[in-house]
Amino acid sequence: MSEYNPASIEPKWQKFWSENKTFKTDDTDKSKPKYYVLDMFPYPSGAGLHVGHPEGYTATDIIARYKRMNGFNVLHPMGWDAFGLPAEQYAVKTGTHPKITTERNIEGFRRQLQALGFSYDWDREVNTTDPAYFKWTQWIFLKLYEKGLAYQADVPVNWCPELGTVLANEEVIDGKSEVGGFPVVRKPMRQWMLKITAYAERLLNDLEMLDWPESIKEMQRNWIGKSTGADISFSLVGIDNKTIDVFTTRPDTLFGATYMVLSPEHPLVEELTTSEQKNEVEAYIEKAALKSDLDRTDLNKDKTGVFTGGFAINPATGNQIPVWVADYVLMSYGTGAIMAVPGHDERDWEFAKKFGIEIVEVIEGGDINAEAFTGDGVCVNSSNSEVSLDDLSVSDAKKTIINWLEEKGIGSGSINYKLRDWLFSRQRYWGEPFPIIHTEDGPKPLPTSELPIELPEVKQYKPSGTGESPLATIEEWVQTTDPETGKPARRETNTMPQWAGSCWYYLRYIDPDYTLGPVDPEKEKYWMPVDLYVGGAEHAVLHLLYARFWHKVLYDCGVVSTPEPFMKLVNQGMILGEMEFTAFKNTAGDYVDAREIDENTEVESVKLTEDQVEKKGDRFVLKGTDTGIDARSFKMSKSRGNVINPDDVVEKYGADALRLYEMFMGPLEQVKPWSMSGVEGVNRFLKRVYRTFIDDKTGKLHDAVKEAEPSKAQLKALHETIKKVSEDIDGFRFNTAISALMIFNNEAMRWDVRPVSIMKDFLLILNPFAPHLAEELWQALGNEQTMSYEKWPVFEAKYLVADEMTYAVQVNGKVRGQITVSMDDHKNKDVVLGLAKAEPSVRRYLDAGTLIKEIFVPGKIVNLVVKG
RNA sequence: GCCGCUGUGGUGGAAUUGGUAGACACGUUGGACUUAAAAUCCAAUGGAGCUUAAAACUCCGUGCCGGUUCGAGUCCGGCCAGCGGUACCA
Repeated sequence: MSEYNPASIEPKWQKFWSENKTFKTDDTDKSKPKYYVLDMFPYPSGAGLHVGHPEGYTATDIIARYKRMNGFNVLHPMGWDAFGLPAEQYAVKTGTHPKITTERNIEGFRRQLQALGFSYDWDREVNTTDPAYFKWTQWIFLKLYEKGLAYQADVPVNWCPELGTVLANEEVIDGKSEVGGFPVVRKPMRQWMLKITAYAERLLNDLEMLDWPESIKEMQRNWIGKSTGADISFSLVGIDNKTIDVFTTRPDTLFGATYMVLSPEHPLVEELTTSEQKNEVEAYIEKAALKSDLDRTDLNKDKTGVFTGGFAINPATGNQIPVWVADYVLMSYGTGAIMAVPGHDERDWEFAKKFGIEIVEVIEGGDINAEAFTGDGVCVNSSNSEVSLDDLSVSDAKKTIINWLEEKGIGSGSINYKLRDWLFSRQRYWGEPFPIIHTEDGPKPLPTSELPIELPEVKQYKPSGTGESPLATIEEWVQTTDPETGKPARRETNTMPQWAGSCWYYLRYIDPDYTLGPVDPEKEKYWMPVDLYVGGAEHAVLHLLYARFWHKVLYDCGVVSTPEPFMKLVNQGMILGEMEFTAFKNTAGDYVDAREIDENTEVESVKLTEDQVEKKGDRFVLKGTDTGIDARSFKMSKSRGNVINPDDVVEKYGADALRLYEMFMGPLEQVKPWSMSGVEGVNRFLKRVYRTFIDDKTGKLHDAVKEAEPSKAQLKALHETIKKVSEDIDGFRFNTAISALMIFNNEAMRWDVRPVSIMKDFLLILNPFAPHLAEELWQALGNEQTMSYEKWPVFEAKYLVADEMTYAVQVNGKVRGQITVSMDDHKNKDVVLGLAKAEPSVRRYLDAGTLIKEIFVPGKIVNLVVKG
């Protein structure tokens, strides 16, 4: 008795691949075309791998193995994004050095990944916390600094008292920290910034050359947020040498600007405020400063503001217009001041209504008494002695008014971006130190010969609490000397954010031991750009935008040869937990329909098993009742207790089954719920494949598998499968590729003779999906070498040709019968229609009415239109 | 609110350019093997109707309403629901 036993097969082949360095990438052979297939490297957490990781990793592994067999030189590496908050928080709690935690976690991750049989070149492993790695992260920072793209600024930052650190905008969700969900407040601090805004236009334009999902490109476009309009200067009443400068996308509505608004932080507020208004304005500003970002952008969009008492002059109308302070204008966008056109801007309209400010119509087409009109129309009430916009369309009016503004020297066409500069420092221990010292003359970059700047040992990892990092408490590290002048200096105590290391790791894989720069320029030219990059959609904007930014900077420095790093991007969809059924009981203990529950209803949730429920119409109900229940799957989380551990799956069903199931679940990009019985399903398939080759009574090769001339039907089955699997891998449709493999095996199992030539090709196309089993059976067929570099079978159309084909025959668009036509006649209209009309099941419909039209699509269908 | 994606059996999902909806799996039911179970194998399985039963047949069916077409899951218009992103960006 010998059954399919992944527990013995899989470690055997993992050992073989590792000992023989089967997947070591050869850099010297540049005759082959290259293919660089990259995974988003993981943060090695203490919790280990979850089933979401192997989803993308299996997809790329299939591609990597497929490309190798198709003659490509494949670069398929793996590494660790190992700086980050969790290790540091653990250190704060336990005193364990993050380095130790990180090493332990990496060990775990590596073991888990290797147990899944991924064909990584493990000799290229990188680790962002390795000084030999972050030396070059620091080196790249110096490049940024050199180019004037890194600067210090006092910026209101997201200060999280609980974490004792500052967070990036992206790490703040709904006014709370992404990690831990702690409250975040605004606090001005001296910070390192990266001038990503200088690259806004290129980051936007170059999206067009990328083969990325349109949705991701759109998200990046929205994030960059380009808008076209004009800058306009408004002179002030009683203050001669200053103006309020605004950015507007609607210069065409200038005649309708009836007031202005300054953000509470705007530098001109103080000067404009009259003594009568002083108390009120100061109180308002103080209140606004205390508000967190959450409060300021709260769902509650009720406008607040106060009049400064000051006036500006609308350059178009010459009217004096009041200047207000309101927190609906943000200091961080544009100039921090706006011209308000209540007739044609919803926010201004709302504000003007509330405070009784004049609303003027300057674009025809709406009812400005009822609401702001933001649509297209024709200008009205828009002329003075020098310029008239009346009767012009919005777009013509924009051009005309900008010309006028430029002539007068009080404005010009202008472009603005939502994208802000990147807040690049963190007050943490576990990150890359900045290669910067502070001297009497200000911040100064250290020479590259000093790199890497390593982290000192500290006694405690707690943030200093003042907002400075724990590094600030290590006097002997902070105190240093300027290597150039020998004068005393202080080290920068901030560290870089986790994004830094992940911004360029794909370059380091190309030559992880290179000592003369981040990457060997020769090898870079061969391997870049990354041909395929697979990862989660959660990195749609930030990681991918930051990495693109760094890459462009390196491109400008001549370090890399391509303007974009990642040519094709695929996002895998999240894997949810198993479907859960939940019923609800009210306080009296009676079941209530799920549809009747809103957030005010007090209910108790009751978990149900699958056999306690049934489907009624389009909803699920308690079996035998009419009580609707909730049926859905949830994101896996510890608290919900629905996390699937890949180790358990491997132990029970094997790595090949896990790989296969993750790919069989559905389209890669889609969100899909986990189902353990689905794993059993693919496991059964693998067992059947095993039995197709191996006689389970003897454990030897099955008698049916032998050298023999394949039949026509066998060749057809094989080549159909080769075609389908090849096309589906190319199109990332792994689920349907697996289905084709199943169909083939179901058929092959029934053959009394399974010719070796046929079965070999089947193993070759199975290999990318279930490599352990494929190698095992390949060996059982008498092969001694790994199959990883065998040539991928070529599909030949000649084997697919059938002798006859079946046409569906429709009457009035409904299928009423089928006819079989020989291949010789299948395009012969008379023959096909004759057979169709003679078919008894069709005949009846013809007899019942009059045939008025015959539709014949060769190779597809027959449709007869009958009337009466 | 705005932008994007997705709605197909009891479940996950298939279905080239519009051409036999439900491939492949899961689950369920029945059967075979077995002392029994597991494993394995075979068969049935969208819903409703008709029929003693079977075969055959009929009607309905891809979120909803309408349209184009000989023919629509697929194309067009209008909705609804779920998910993701974003949110006073001037």
